[in-house]
Amino acid sequence: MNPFDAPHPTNELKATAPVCDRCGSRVAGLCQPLDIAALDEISSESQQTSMPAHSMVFREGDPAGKVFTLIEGFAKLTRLLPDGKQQVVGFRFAGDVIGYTTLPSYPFDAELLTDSRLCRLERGQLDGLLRRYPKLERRMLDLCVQELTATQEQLVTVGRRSAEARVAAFLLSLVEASRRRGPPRTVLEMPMTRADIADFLGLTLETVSRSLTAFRKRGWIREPVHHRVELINLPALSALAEGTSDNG
Amino acid sequence: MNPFDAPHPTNELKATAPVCDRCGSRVAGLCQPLDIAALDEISSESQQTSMPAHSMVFREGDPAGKVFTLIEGFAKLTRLLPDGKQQVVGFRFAGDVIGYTTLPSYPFDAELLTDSRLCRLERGQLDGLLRRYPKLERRMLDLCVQELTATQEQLVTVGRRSAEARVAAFLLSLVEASRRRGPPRTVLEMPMTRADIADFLGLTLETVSRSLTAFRKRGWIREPVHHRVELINLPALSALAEGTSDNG
DNA sequence: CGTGCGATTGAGTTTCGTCAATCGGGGTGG
DNA sequence: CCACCCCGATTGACGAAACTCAATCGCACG
Repeated sequence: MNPFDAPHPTNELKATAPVCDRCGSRVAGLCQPLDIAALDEISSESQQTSMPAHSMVFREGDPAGKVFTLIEGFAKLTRLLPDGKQQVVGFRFAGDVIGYTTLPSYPFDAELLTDSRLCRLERGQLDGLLRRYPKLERRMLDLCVQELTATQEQLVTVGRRSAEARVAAFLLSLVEASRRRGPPRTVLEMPMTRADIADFLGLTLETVSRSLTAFRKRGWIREPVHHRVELINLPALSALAEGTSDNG
Repeated sequence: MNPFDAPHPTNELKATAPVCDRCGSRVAGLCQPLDIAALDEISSESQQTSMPAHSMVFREGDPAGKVFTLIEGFAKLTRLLPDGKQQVVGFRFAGDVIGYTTLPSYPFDAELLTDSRLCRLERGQLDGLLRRYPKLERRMLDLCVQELTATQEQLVTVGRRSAEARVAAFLLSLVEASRRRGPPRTVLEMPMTRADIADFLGLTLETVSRSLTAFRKRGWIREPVHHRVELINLPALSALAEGTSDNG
């Protein structure tokens, strides 16, 4: 299977989204613009591995010698502050590329939130591929721009929104990430802890907990089981996320 | 003059930093990895323009048809929130590229803070150059990764630091930006208003003002004239920026 | 000299962080 | 199989940091 694309799709996914004809994967991954020869080359040079929840894919400061694609599972990317607190700079989902940078070392930790499958490619081999397949370099640039835009979006969320608005925006971003991976669902995987969410949103875990409790009491969300959330009233959450505290 | 690089350096700058032998510009710009032929091509396809302070280089949502390099001056990049507030996603300085994106439209406003000189290149022409000069595409990717890393840094600042720590971090980022443009100075241009700084840091303008006043009273900074700041006690500012509120 | 905008300063309020106690569920060991 | 334990989540009380509203200052510009 070609390693640089998204999780193995179920049959109904195949029917509803454009797939890479080589490996049946979704377009979110890296190999979407490549031809058969390039796919073969990537396949032969990369390795697939499974890793358990809570393992570190790499750490901030490690030499950036490998590039990963998350085939299945969830990951968080974090930076450590001098005082020991952490800032989550992003979450990653099946199909996302992790750890590609032009810097000599990774600028953040990557930790798995769930048991996951990953594909691993040597940075040197990727650079070779980039030289041989210009479309792939263009693809990397596209992914980088997307990520930059998303991070700027997150800056707006953290900088200008009230606590509840941030939590609402986070829930909506889960919907968006889920949509990238398949047909829209209202019940979503949410494998991150309250502390993870808080570190992502620039809040404390208590404030996140209170916000989610408030949403639950208003009937906007349900949490049928641990690490799973059902969004019942999307319009209300959207309205709250748009406004800064009182309204929209 | 080659358009895609930094401001015309004074003689002492030429002596202290690597320059593009074609146009005497600094490495911060785009053309650093290019050969003579490519430089000629870029020069012939781009135009230099001057624009007054407070003019909009482009607006969020405009079709992203042009790419700019700030030759001289200062700019802010902002996103508008639904409720009318703005978030400054970054400031740009002489030598920086503005407005390159693979998206169909610009994801933010770009407004000049001072009278500025810009070089303008059609997006289509840049894409052609990217195809003909692979090194240039690699350079774009490098710039994008740098910007992404800086934005993540900013996310940490906004998400986890106290008001004074954010303002201190902002002042230090001005030092860093100045260093990119020439030899280190302690008196820096700071053409942004308190409101601009506040919108960058996720604070109110009053809080920014109070923080700067506090720094002034402690003798850490001076503001000899409007829009200029002298950093007297860099270690103190650094220590404050590192810690989250009380210490380090 | 007057006007206007940006900056400063003050007073009161709100939101969110802090500290602390308790809950609850899943896993483990007796 | 059951009880205990541990970790994550919840809830409450309190305090502090930053926001809001408002008045004033001061410099640049007309």
